[in-house]
Amino acid sequence: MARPTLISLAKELGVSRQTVSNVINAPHLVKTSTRERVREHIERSGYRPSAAARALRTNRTKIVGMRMSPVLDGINGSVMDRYLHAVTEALEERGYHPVLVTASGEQEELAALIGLYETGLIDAAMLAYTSPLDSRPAELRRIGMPFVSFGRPWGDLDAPHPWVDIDNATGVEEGTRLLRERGHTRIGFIGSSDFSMIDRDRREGWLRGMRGIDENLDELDLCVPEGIEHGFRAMRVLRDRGCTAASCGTDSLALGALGMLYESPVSGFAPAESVVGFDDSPVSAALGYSSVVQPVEQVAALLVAQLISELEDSVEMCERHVVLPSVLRARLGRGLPVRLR
Amino acid sequence: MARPTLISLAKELGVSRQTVSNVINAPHLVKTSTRERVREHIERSGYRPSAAARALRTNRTKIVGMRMSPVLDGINGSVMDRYLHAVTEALEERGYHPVLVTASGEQEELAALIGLYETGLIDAAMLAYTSPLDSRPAELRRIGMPFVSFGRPWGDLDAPHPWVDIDNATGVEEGTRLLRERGHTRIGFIGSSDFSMIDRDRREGWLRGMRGIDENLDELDLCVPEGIEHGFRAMRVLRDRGCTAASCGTDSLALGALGMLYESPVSGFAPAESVVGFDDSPVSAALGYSSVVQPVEQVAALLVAQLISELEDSVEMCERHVVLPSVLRARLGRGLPVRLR
DNA sequence: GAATCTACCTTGAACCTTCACATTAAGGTA
DNA sequence: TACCTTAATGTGAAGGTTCAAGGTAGATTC
Repeated sequence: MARPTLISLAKELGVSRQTVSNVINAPHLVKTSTRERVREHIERSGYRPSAAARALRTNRTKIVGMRMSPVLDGINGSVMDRYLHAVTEALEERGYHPVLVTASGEQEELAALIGLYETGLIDAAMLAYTSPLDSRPAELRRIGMPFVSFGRPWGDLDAPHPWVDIDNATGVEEGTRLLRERGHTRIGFIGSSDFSMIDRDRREGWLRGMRGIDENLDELDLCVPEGIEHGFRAMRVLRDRGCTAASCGTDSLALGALGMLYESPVSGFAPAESVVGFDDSPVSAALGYSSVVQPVEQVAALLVAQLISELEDSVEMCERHVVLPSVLRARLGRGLPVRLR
Repeated sequence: MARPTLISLAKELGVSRQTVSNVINAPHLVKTSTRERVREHIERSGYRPSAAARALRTNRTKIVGMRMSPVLDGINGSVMDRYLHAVTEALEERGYHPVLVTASGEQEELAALIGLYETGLIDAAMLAYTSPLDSRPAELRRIGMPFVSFGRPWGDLDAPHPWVDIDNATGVEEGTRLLRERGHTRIGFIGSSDFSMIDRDRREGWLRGMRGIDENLDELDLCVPEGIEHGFRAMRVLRDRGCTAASCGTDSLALGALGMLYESPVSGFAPAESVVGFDDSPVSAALGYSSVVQPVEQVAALLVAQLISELEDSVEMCERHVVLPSVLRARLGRGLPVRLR
C-alpha cells in the first residue's frame, strides 16, 4: 500500500487535508477533540510529511551546508570532529540537518555552497576558519544567502553577519600564569607558523600572561612550522636563551618541547609542569602537561542558535557577535614522562 | 526579479518547458541548434533546477544519510575524519551529498535514519562500525531502505546488502613479518579491549605473521584497554616474558610500548624498529615507528559506487562484497626517540 | 430578529518539476 | 498524392504540501 498523504488521511478521517496539516503545524487552530482524533490516526498510519512537497511549498529544507575541511593534523585534530558533531547535534535539536561539502579552497567552497543554495537544497551555510582576506562573507551576503561563521571576520570586524569565535588568548594567558605560579619567570612562546591569525591570538595570550615581567620578550618568542620536531628544536633554542618553560601554540609543538625538557631538565621543575599546549589532545592527557581547550560545543550551540534566529523570525534573540574564552585544562604534570631523542 | 523556472525560461525562448527540461536531463532528445540556444539562455539567466520540485516528482533527493559517531580517541582518530571526507568527495562526484545524523546508539541511529528516509529527505544510508549483534542491516532491509555498510555484517556474512570492509589482519601480518625480518623472534601482540571485533582481526594478523615460530603464543598475547599507559605496562609484561618487540592494535598502545622499549632497550634493536602500531597517526610518523594504514579513501569510493548502483539501475556493476587489505607503512625507526617514564 | 463576532473547518491555487502521451514537422516510399 | 516513419517539440497531469481566502454554525450584541 502506498504511503499515506495528507489527502489520504483526510479522506479516512472525514476532514480536510488542511485540518490534518494544521494538527501538525499549527495545533492551536484545531479543536482539541479533532486534534486528538487526527493525531491518533497519524500515529497509527505512520504518516510522515513529505520533505520535498513541504520544501517546494515553503521554500525551506531545514538543511544547512557546511564544508568538511580535509584533515590537517591528527594530533591536534579531533577539534574539527568535535565541532562537527556538536553542530549536528545542535541542529537536530531544532529539526535541522547539516549537509557536507568538500572543497580545495575558499572559492570552491563558495561555489559549492552557493550551488546548493540556488537549487534550494540548503537554507543556509555555516562557515569556519575565517581569515583576513576571506571573501566568503561578502559574497554570501551579496547573494542574500543566510550564514554564520565560526571565527570572526578578520577583514571587517563590523561585518553584519552573526559569528562566534574563541578568544585563543585567554587560555594561553591562563596557562602562562600557571607556569609563573609554578615559579617560572622566563617563559617562552612557541607558535605555529601554519595558523597565522589564530597564532597571533595565542601569542597575545602569552604576552598578557607575561605582563609584569620586565624582559625582552622578543627573543623568547619563536614561530616555527607545525610538528613535534620543530617544537623540540624551538625549545632547545629557548633553553639556550635561559627559558625554563614554554607556552605552545599547539599540542604537537608542546610535545616536542616537553621531550626537550626531559632531555635536559631544569633543576627544580618537572618538565610536564613547564609546558602548556593547545587543544587538549589525548597525548597531552597521557603525558600530563596542561593544555588549552576550545569550547567548540558551546560555539556550535551558539552558532546554531544564531543561524536559526536568522532563518526563522522567532522571538528568541541572541547575541550576534560572541567571543568565548578558551580555558586551560590544568594538569599536575604527573603523566607518563616522555623523552624525545 | 524572481528566480527563473522552466516555465519562465520556456516562455522567453518560445519553446515548451519540457524541451528546456530535456536539454538538462536528456540532451540527446533535443536538436543541436535548439539545445545550444537553450543552453546559452540557461547560462545567462543563472537558472538552477529546483531540488524540491525535482525531488517531489522523482522521489529522489540524491542525499545520503550517515551517522557522525562521537569522537572516540584523538590519537588514533582522524580515520573517521578521513573517511567522512572521502565519502563526501566520492558522493559529490556523482551529484550526491551526505547529510549527518548523531545518535547515542545503534537504535537511535536507526530511528534517525529511518525518520529521514520516511520523510523522503534521504535516498539511502551508509552504515559504519558493524558488530556481531548489529540489528541495523536487518531493520533497514525490512523497510526497504537502500544502504551500504563500511564493515562486514558480522552476524550474517551472507547478508545481501553491499559492504566494504578492511582486512585488518594483512597489515598487521606485514608488520609482524617486518619485525621478524629485523631479527626479532619473540614478538608480542598488544590488543585493545575497546574494539573487540576489529581487534580479533588484528590479532589474527599477528598470529599469521608469527607462523613458523614455534612458541607458546598465548603468553605473548595481551589484551588491554586503550591508552598510552596501558601500552607501556603491557610492553613491560611482554619484556618480562622475553619479548623484544610488539605488534600493537592501536597507535596509542604502540606509543606506550615504544616508550617502554626506550626505557629498557633490547641490545641490538632500535626501539622504533621494534614496534608496529595501527592507523598511521602523526605521532607514529614523528617517532618513526611503523604503523598499519587503513585505505579508507578506497573504502569510501567503493561504498559510494555500490550505493549508486543500488540506487540507479545503471549498467555499471561492482562487487557487492569487498575486503580491502590494510597495508603497512613501514618506517626505518629513525624518528624522534621517545622515552616515557 | 438582524447584524456581528468567533471558532473551526474547507477549498482553490500555487510551488516546479518530470512522466506519459499527443502533436507537429520533415523526410521517404509506393 | 497519399501514406508511413522518425525526429523534435508540446500538453495535461501528478507529485504532497501550505498559503490565502472562503464558508458555516453557533454565540453575542443591540
